[in-house]
This record gives sequence, C-alpha cells and structure tokens, in this order.
Amino acid sequence: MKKSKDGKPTINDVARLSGVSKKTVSRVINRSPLLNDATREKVEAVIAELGYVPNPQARALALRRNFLIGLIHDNPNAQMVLGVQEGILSAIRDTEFALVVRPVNRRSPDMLDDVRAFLEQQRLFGVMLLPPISENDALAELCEDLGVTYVRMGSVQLDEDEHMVASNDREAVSQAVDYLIGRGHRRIGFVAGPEGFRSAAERSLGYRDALEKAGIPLDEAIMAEGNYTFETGIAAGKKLLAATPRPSAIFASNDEMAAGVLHAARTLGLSVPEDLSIVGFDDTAIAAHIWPPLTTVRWPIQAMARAAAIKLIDPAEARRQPSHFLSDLIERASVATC
Amino acid sequence: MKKSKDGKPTINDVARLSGVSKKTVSRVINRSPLLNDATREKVEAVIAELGYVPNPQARALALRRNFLIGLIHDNPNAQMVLGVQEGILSAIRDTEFALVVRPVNRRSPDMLDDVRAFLEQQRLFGVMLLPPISENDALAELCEDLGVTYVRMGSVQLDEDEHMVASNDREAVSQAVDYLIGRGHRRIGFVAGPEGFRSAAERSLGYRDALEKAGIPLDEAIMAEGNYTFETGIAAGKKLLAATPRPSAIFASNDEMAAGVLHAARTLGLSVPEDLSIVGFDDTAIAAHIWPPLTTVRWPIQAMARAAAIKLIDPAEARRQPSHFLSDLIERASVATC
DNA sequence: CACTGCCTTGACACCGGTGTAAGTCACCGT
DNA sequence: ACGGTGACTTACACCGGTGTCAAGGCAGTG
Repeated sequence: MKKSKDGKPTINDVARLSGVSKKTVSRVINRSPLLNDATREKVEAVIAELGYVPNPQARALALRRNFLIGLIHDNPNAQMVLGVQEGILSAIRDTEFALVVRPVNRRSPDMLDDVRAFLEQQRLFGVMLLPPISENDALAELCEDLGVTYVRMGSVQLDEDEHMVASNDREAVSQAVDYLIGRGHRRIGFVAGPEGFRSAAERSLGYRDALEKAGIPLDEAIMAEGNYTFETGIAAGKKLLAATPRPSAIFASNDEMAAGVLHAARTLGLSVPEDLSIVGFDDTAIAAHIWPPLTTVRWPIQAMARAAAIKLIDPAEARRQPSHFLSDLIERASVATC
Repeated sequence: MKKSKDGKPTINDVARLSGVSKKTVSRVINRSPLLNDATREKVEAVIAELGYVPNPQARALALRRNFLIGLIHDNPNAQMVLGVQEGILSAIRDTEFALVVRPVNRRSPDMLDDVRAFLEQQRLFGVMLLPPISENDALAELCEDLGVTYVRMGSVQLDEDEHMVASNDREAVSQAVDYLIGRGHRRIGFVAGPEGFRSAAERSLGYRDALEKAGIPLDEAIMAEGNYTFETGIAAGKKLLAATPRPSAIFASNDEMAAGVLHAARTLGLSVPEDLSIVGFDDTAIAAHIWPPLTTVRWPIQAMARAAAIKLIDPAEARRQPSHFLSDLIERASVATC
C-alpha cells in the first residue's frame, strides 16, 4: 500500500499519500519559498514517515546535470592524493555531491583519450586536476571543449583564476633557502625535480632567487636533478657530497629525495645535521618519521583542495575565498647552524 | 540539424538520422544479438559520426541501477587506501563503472547514520569496506538492509565468501616471527596494534602461535600495545628495550610503529640491526625509506582490492578467482642473525 | 494459397524527477 | 456584481534511456 513492491518510495508515493501533486513535493524537497507552510509540513511528515530520499539519477536526468565531481590525477604521492580527497570531501560534506576518482597514467600515449572517454561517459558536474597532469594545458582544453567545468591545482598560476588554485612554490623555496643562509650556510646544494614538472621548475627558480639575493653564485657542481624518488635522491646526494668543497647544506625539491640525500650522507659516514643540513619539500609522512626528523616545507594541500572544490560547486562562495596559498617551513631537526 | 542546440547528441538524434526507432539504437548499444547486421552497421556509423555516448543518468534511471561503486573507509594509511583505489580501478577499467570514495570517521558516534545517508542518497551499485571499519558488522548489516551489495576486505574471514576478501595476518605474522627464530632470536618483543582492531588481534595470535610452536614462553615484559602510530611505536620501543634481559628482536604490528621502535632504539644508542632486529608489517613507503630499510610483511593490497571489486561487479567471474591472499616477508636490512 | 513460425523492428509506456503554463481561490477596489 | 491581483497549486510534457508486446516480412509447410 505505501510503496509499490520492493523499491524505495518515490516522489509519486509521497504525493499520493499526502494528497498533493508531485510538483508540490518537488517544491518541498527543493525548499521553494512559494509554498504554504501547512502544505510543507504535511508533505514533510509523509517524507519522514516513508523515509523518502529523492532518486539522484532521476534528478540528474531532469536537471541535465549531476552531482558528481571527479578527481583526475596521476600523482605518485599517496599522502598528497589522500589529502586532496579529504579536502574535497570537507567541502562537499552535507551537500549532495559525491567524489569520483580517476587515476590516469601520465606516461600512456592515450592518456588524453582515456580522460575524454571518462568525461564523456560519466558526464560529471566538474573535475579537479591534480599535479602533475594539472600542468597539461591540453587536458584543460579538453575539459573546456567537453563543457566540463574544471579546476586545476598547481604550484603556480597556470590558468584563469576561476580554474586555478595555486601554491607559490618559488617563493616557498626561496624562503627555505633564505632560512639556510640565515643559519650561516653559504654552500648550499640543490636537488631539482624532474624536467617537465612545473613544480620542479618553480622550485629551481626559488633556489636561484635566494642565492641571487644573497649574492651567492650558482655552482653546477652542487646541483643535481632527480625524479622525485628516493633512489634518485640517493644518486643526487652522492654527486653533491662528492663536490669540493662539500656543501654544508642541501635543499631537495621533495621529501623523498631529501630522504635519499640523508641516506647518501649516512652511507658516506656523515652525520646529519652536524656535517650536513638537509631541507625537503612537501612535509609528507616520511619527513616526520626518518631520523633525524626532516625540516621541510609544508604546503596546505587540504585547504587548497577544499578551495578548489568550492570553486567547482559554488563559484560565488569561492570568490570570497583565497585562490593562492602560502607554504610554511616546518622546522624539525635536520638543519644545524653552520 | 544534427543535434538540438548545445547538448550532446541523444539516442533520439541517432535514431532519427539513421532512420530507425530508438529501441533499435538501444539494441545496438547493448549489443543485442537479435539484430540485422546491416542495421547494426548503419546505426554504428551514425553513432560514430555524431560521437554519441549514452547518457549514464538516463540509463541508470531506466535500469534502476547505476554503475557507481563506492569505497567506504576510515583508514589512516594513505598508501593502503591508494593501493586499494588502484586495485579497484584496474578491475573496472574498460567497464562503465566508476569509483566513488567516501572517507568516514570511525570515532564519530553517527558514523553509521553518515554511511546510511550516503548510501540512501547515492544509490550506489555496491560498496567496498576497508579495514578497520570493514570489521564493523553493523555496517555490513546496514548495507544488507539497504539492499546495497557489499564486499569487505579484512585480515581474516569475517563474512560469507561472497562478501569477503581476506588476507591471513595470523599466519603471516607467525611466519615472520618464525623467520626471526630461524635467525637465532629467542627473546623477541612484540608491539601489538590497538585493541578493537581485528587485524591487531590476528597479528597477536600469529605471534603467540610462533612462540608456542618454538616452545618459547610469553613474557609480558617484552609485549606492548600501540595504536599503529609512530609515536606509540616509540613509547612501546622504550618500554620493551628497558626490559631485562633486553630483547634481541622486536616485531611491530605495522611499519609506523616499527619505525618508532627504531627511533627509540637509536635514542638509546642501540644500532639496528646489530643490537636489535626489527620486523614490521604492511610494507608501506616508510619501510623502504628509513635507515636501515625495514624487513617487513607485505600483503597484496592491490590484488585483494581488485578481487573485491570483481566480486561486486561480476560475481560469476569472481568465483573463478581467489578470495584469500597470502602475504610475503620482504627481507631488507633490519634483521641480523643473533 | 492460407497457415505457421522465425527474425527483426517499432510503438508506447515507464523509470522518477523538474519546467512551464495554466488553474483555483480568497481578497480587493470600483 | 465584476474584473483584477497575488499566493499557491496542479496538469502535463519532457529529460534519455529500457522493457513489453505486437506487428511486418518472409521462408517453409501442408
């Protein structure tokens, strides 16, 4: 009698039982203002009694938009991805939105086709792009073409404000290197991230900025490149620590490589921070758990992701929030005064 | 002419342009066998020309089921969660399914209501439950009641086969402790996980099994409990290393706590593995990146998640696949012969 | 040549919501 | 008494697919 057979109650059930039209029920659900209070209460009572919840698929069909936001990423750093997921979730909690995740393979030649198929098939409300693929302009264009609103997260402003939430890696690195200089270091090595990553380029610029400001010349002998992994950090550390004179401090463009440098130093019998100071970037779990705990730059992933999600689902509110985020230096125990 | 105004082409556009009914187009999309080849080709040509992709919301509405599978978790370990996401994705790649994630807060008193609201609102096809909340039977019942198919991942068989993918933590730990015993250790400390976690209980049982088999009596002085965090690992390490005689090896129920034990040992001036051997569990990134690299137990997260996803979307295929997974001991450098 | 049955296709209702335009009713001014 | 007004409410088409069932074409059969 209350509902058809096994299914959940529908708007029709509610309408029938409360003796109004389905459109009126629809108005109650959507909190339409032009609605008599008595009617509203009557309908709400029936809704509560039945435990009615609107069918999101039907809504999506009628509205010609759904309430799914996508997260597209090819990020190797689990902590970062999860931080982003949590940031997004904090923004969509208590809304009807849900989060769909889609890891992709950056190296795959048909990554773009893959994403296109995903977007065409799912017809998401909007998507968020995480670095490093957020740096891919073709991807942003694809979203534009497909009429999917998007927001990119990145280490530098890459797109118009409405499509971008950025940290400022260049400035953050510059400050971190300043900090080393302030502690008396003059010979500061640098481990760059992989070419092609915008974040890597920005971090290199920050390093150069700081040295230039302090009047310290660049020295290629104490600069190396890694690909953000522990292993390449070891290799870079070995190279830098073989230079003469040996650097008294090394800045690595992410924590994994910093851990690699630490490993290399240890292998050479150097103690950290007495013989070598190390600073990393990202403040991932590893930074706090290695010995000595790593001084590193933390950028506010969750807050950025939250801001990005708000841009997607509520552009008006988003204009009242920052689009640019500053990173902090987290002082632990891997830096000593020189 | 080809499509109405700005929207994507619909089944009606395809039907009109190819001069057949929409039902026929529907048959083409769904690869219905009772269909003339000529017709099929004609329609397929139009589909290709228009770039038509069926609207998933309309499909979901008509079929009364959608193609979203949910991942509900409250897991603090980013690596694990991401591994699971990737496992699921490998199973649903090239299907029309998509993955919706939903972190929840285990400690929140209305966690169940939260999940209920999520399931009622989104009407997912099915959900996967990750430990530790996968150990919550009330949650499984909730899914059952709501008619949402579910699969639980866990460290031990907790449910009927069709709802469960399990590793065997008890046996894995037992083997790891056997390994220490085989290396000559007789005084082996144990850091348990938090009470209330099934995985913690299983791992404790494994420890007891191994000692019992070797005829080594339990000694509470070299057993401690932590809550799977680095900090509690330090505390546990301090306690165990203060015991006399001092243990020559410690098994910690996860890698973070193992890292904490390592930290504690270092603080006391002990070197690892010379003075103390340490074995962890999970093989998270931290295990490979600390010094010395940690010998640990790896359980096949991705494969398990993949199997779980297949259980959800293709039960027939799932019966051809394993539901139980074995863990391996990964030998690194934190264990020495005693 | 009418009858039967198979193969293929189409008409139409339906899934559960929303938009639009039209309807009802009490109240108002003239 | 009558048209006008504003506040609510309803009927009905529509979103874009799928299920049901009937119909058309055609070969095989008696």
